[in-house]
Amino acid sequence: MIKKIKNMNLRTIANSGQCFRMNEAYENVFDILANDRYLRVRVLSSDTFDFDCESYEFKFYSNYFDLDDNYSKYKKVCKKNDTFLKKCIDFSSGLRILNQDKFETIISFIISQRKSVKAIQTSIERLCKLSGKKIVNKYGTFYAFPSAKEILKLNKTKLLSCGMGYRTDYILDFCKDYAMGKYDLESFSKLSDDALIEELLKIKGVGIKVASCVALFAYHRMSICPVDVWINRVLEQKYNGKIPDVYKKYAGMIQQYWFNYTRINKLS
DNA sequence: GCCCAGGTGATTA
DNA sequence: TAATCACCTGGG
Repeated sequence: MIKKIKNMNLRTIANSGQCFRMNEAYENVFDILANDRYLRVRVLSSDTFDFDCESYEFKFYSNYFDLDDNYSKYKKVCKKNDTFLKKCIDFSSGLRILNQDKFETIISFIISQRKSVKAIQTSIERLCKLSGKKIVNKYGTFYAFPSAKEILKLNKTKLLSCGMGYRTDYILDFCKDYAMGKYDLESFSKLSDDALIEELLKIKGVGIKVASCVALFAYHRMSICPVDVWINRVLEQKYNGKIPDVYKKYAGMIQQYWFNYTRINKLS
């Protein structure tokens, strides 16, 4: 089905480091794995997309791509004299914050610590191939992100073969607890930002950076700003070490603009 | 072959 | 509370 959508650039989103299973199969054609679904999207023009799915499925993707939100409001937050942020926003036109699956996001970002984006993708793909449900369609063979129970069916040696290294025990512990019902991830949606972070930090292997990523990318807390080495450099070199007050309301979104720009262009 | 990667938990003072 | 350190392993 053909859809007109403003402010959405799939290539920018796929490379933004917020998700790890969105792949440009060939120019302007994307394979998108989310939850237990596969979607093929063709980009026909900057604001026209062909989603290969039925309208009842599109409801899911409308939420996934956050289509009800108008992203021009985030760009307007930029201070007039902040030429650096303006440059980042212009560079990252079409960047959106996805609404990703909570379990998948937690596992993915536990894996992400001290890994490059490329290495994270490799590791997650191996995990999906080993334990996720097989999805076969006219575009190829793909693998859904596994459930906790599916991950637990793997022995430790197999999990280690996904290249997770010391994170393997974190994953196993979390999956065991989650499968036993220790964490009601849906109910966390009701919590305040601070309480949500506090709950996420109880998971072993989840520190403040990963908790912030989960809060932003799976709970859509737009004011939570994950601070990593890149953002630290930005804050120190451009903003005297702290986030300007006017940016705090949408700090998560602003952070994505900074991150997306600096990771590719370095600081300049 | 070397160095670092979108960090975290444990230990120490 | 803050500083220091080890940690698996794949990419550049």
